[in-house]
Amino acid sequence: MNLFAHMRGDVLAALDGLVADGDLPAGLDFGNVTVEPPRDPGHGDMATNAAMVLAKPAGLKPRDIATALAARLQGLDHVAAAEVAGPGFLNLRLADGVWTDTVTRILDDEDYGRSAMGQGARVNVEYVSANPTGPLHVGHTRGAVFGDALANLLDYTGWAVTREYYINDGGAQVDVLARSVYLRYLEAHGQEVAFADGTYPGDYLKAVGETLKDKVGDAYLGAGEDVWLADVRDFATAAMMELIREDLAALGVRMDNFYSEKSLYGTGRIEAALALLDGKGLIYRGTLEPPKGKLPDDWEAREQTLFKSTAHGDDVDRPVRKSDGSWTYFAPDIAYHYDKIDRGFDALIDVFGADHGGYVKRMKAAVSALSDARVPLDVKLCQLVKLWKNGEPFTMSKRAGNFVTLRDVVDEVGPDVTRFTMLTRKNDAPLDFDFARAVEQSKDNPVFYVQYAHARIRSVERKAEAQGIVMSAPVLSDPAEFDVARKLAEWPRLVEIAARNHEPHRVAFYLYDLSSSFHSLWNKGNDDPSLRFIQEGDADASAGKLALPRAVASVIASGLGILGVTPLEEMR
RNA sequence: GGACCAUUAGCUCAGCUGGAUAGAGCGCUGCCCUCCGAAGGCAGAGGCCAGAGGUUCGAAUCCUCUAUGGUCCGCCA
Repeated sequence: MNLFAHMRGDVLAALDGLVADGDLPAGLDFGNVTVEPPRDPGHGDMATNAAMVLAKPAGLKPRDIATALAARLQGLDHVAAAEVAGPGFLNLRLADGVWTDTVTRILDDEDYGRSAMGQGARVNVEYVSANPTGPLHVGHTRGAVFGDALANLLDYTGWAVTREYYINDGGAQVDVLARSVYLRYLEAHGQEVAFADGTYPGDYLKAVGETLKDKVGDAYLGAGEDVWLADVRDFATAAMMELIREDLAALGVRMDNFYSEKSLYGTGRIEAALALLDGKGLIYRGTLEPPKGKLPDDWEAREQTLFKSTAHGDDVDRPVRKSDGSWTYFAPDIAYHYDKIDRGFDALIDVFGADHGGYVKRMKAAVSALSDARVPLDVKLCQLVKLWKNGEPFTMSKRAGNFVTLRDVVDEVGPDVTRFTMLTRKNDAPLDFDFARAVEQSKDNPVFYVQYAHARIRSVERKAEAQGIVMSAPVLSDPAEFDVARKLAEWPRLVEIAARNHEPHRVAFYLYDLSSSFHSLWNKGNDDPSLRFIQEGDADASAGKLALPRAVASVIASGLGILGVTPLEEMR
């Protein structure tokens, strides 16, 4: 139950009452009326802008509306005060019992914060989708963490979520992979090999070459590509996907579905998707204008088969067939998204890396065209991750084969720290990931700070248990205790905002805030022993004090659950 | 030449479908442990929200232009 949504209902009911009594004209649109926490807590617990947004359409002064509204709201049991302020804000202070009840509700309902907002609608979240040519690197890691947390968040808010990975196993890069593995295969047979430009020299293919040798013996030695390429491609792709699954597992990411690009070829599905677009008059033969500015050296105008993506918001039309008649990468991608639509998803989300920014508009155009604008596609771009260690930047170079992998990061700091840290920035901002900072035990490190709060609470609970104290209904009295309870009351609202905007980082920041409130209360206990959760020699008083920290731990655990992070029982 | 993203305190960043005196951490200055874990907490200093116009009761937030930085830009995926 979202306390703010509840109060908004009260406000709307009061407005209806004003209309019924003729204090407000009928037919007003209340859609813009909000109930929010005021920026300054001194203004109260909640504030509504109702009087200001209605003043103009009602032809009345904001303060007059606010005053009339205040009179009605003051009659409610759970409203302690309603004051008109500023240009026409109505500040509401809630009765103490509201906050106590909030704590009670959290204790009674471990799903406190869960929302039915999604109404069971089906959403497909596609993320990672790295080429099956090697282990995942840090860039993929961010996408994996983001996509997974977003999927969790949507699940938490009532969506039916499918987590999906699109395997790019249909293009030229898997041929390159196959040739690279073939070289390792030759190497396994004792031959000297040289890795030319355009092959993958990474060590991770050595084992694959060995395994290939074990499987086929010397059958491919001295043979041409026509003999081995197709088989080695399948073999190598399967091996890479196995590697990638293990990488994802190390990070705690589990996909519901792996969807193969190759499965689209030779089945008529690409043709079907493009035929659908053709039927809408969106496919044509044509020649694109050369790009403005500096031209590629080998530019020459060629006729291609184009998708009229400009009809759905793109800047230029996009080729779906190369000049030699084969598909571009875009064509199977269109078919893939058509397949998602066909599977009945109500909404699609793609999580891409920053280097795919130029791809967003055409993908949205395709989905819009294919679904007649019925199915929304949101594309979330994760900006680059910059790694730091000992004050020096780490560099990545996939070509050289010495890039920093997901495993490097997870092995260094663990999956929990990796996940939380990567969610301490919004997806469209670049992220500095400092290995030293990530494992530092100080409030400078948000992971630690939140975990510390949880561990402190668990420490208290262990102590209470040892003393035979059993938690009872919450007893709140000090302002610092109410501050924490207010923060807890914001959780359901925060979750809905984060989910609506597809921004899981908001959860991480909220947990930091909540932890801050908690640490603050804890420290007040240093000066004022009556605020400690365990009251020495007074089991009854302790019992009533233990409810609040339990509620905090519960919400922290829920939030960390969304982020995919395990709450700690104690700090080492 | 174009597209997308960013620009908020000395540094790193939050900021809710537009709300009141713009927040946090680090750093800086001072405080708080005979006390459930001080791995914390409290207080102070520090801002033309890149700039200029516009929209309106009201703009860090929406629109336009400019500047700076990042990512990308036919037959690569």
